[in-house]
Amino acid sequence: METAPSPEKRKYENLLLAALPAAERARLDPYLHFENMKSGLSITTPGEPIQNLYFPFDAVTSTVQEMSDGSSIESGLMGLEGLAGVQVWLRQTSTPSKTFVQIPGTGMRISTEDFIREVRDTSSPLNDLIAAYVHAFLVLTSLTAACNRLHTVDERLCRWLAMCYNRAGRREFPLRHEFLAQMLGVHRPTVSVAANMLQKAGLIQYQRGNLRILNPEGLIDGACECYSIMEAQVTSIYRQTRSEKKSPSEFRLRRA
Amino acid sequence: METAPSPEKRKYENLLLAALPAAERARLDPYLHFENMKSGLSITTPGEPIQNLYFPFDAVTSTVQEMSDGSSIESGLMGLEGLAGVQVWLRQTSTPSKTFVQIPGTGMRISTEDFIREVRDTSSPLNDLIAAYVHAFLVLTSLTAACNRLHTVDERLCRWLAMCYNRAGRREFPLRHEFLAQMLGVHRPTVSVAANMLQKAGLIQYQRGNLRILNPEGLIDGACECYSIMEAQVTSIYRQTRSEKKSPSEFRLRRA
DNA sequence: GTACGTCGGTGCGGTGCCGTACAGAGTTGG
DNA sequence: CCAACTCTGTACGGCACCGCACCGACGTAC
Repeated sequence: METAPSPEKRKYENLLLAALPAAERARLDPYLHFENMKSGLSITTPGEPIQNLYFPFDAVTSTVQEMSDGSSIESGLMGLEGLAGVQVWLRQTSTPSKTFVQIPGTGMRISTEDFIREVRDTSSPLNDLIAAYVHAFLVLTSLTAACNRLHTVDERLCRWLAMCYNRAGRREFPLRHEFLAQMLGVHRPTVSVAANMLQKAGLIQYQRGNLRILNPEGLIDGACECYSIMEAQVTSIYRQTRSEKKSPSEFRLRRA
Repeated sequence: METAPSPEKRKYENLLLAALPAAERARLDPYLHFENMKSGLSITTPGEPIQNLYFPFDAVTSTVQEMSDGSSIESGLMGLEGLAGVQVWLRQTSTPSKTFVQIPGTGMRISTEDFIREVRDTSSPLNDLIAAYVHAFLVLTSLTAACNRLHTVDERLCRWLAMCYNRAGRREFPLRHEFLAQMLGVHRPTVSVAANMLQKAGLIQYQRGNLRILNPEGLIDGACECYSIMEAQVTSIYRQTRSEKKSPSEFRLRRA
């Protein structure tokens, strides 16, 4: 199997940025600002203009759909493999979905104006990478649509935790059942039962809002097939560039 | 309310193409081939290269996710408001999802090579429109992810039929319960019960694989809120261009 | 300490859909 | 006109999750 990367190495990497030629990365450097992405930081809000885009390092962001009756559910999540705020790249100033930081961490921020001027409306090689990522995100969202209907809460919980672990690059992060329920589109007690099962099986460990992943492989085993397809799609973006440059595939994928 | 467009007028229109300046539309004309899009025509197949893109007129296409156990579910549908095969625009040669013609009709075909050379890799104004449509399709797919989990089969059936009606531009088209079940991600008998309810309520009429929509407003009333958000997103693409050119908004939207 | 708020575990009746089976109604072909 | 097939309606036990309620464990403030 692959060896897990050291946390220090992972901490300051975004796969899109890492796949850029050094010269282009240097050109964009003045517009990229290192940021501590705190939990709950809003990236897109329905009806409001998108102010910044984010290249996450070890932060994880979620796109959720909220219904008028208060129920909500996640339709996509992204981390180091992507760019939060791709709607700007698609020539939009706002979007009806909500996107925010789910698991706190670090990342690079670029303002909408800088992004449009220096990336979107130029011939930056980053555009090709973003196009591929938008496609991967569309695939991920499509599969989420299927997964939400066809698979059980237990399977989806395993998939979700495994994918978060891959993106956060660490075993422990803050996470409440209430919050998980909103992501999975189920009620809180349903999550409690499912999470408790995983805890008893020795896969995870809970303690008042803090989750610790004990056995990532076990989670993958418990997840539905969607896990493999989603993660394979993401890694395929970076497969072409791997031979050209240093391997950026510290992105973990198991059982693909 | 709005008056329904005459079928003849609707029959040869795709909103993306209609929104183009006349000169650009004329420039692309040699590459666009009128086609009778028959039921089941495959547009994207997992693992295989995408050969053609389609601008539907009154045909409706579906993107579905298929699981290894044989179950399947739709993650997005598109018709006259979009372009089937946008993955090519996103620099992909293939995609893991399956896209095919759901309701037969007409449309314009363009080969992948022609599209890349004459649209994607040029500064055609069509690129801006497609970007906006890709965003709308992403929003639609995201909402489908939520809808599939949070809403009942009855609500989703109403939404689906109403959206198909908007795109097909006619009241009658071939449709079997078996097929609807695959779209909604439920079992066939579940669809039979739900469809029978709508029939008894006088909203639709079934006859051995042929569906006739009797009361579109009734379907919209029975649909979940997702209907309005999805359709509003699509019409918003064409709102900007409406003042500039002739109104292409024969796309029906009610209760938005 | 006591009081309070937050978070997680559990129980239980209700319901929506599953999974499967079967019957009837229409359609096609000899 | 009968046989075979396709499509739709219906029935029923089972299960996953809902919806709600309650309790206990832990953390924090005073």
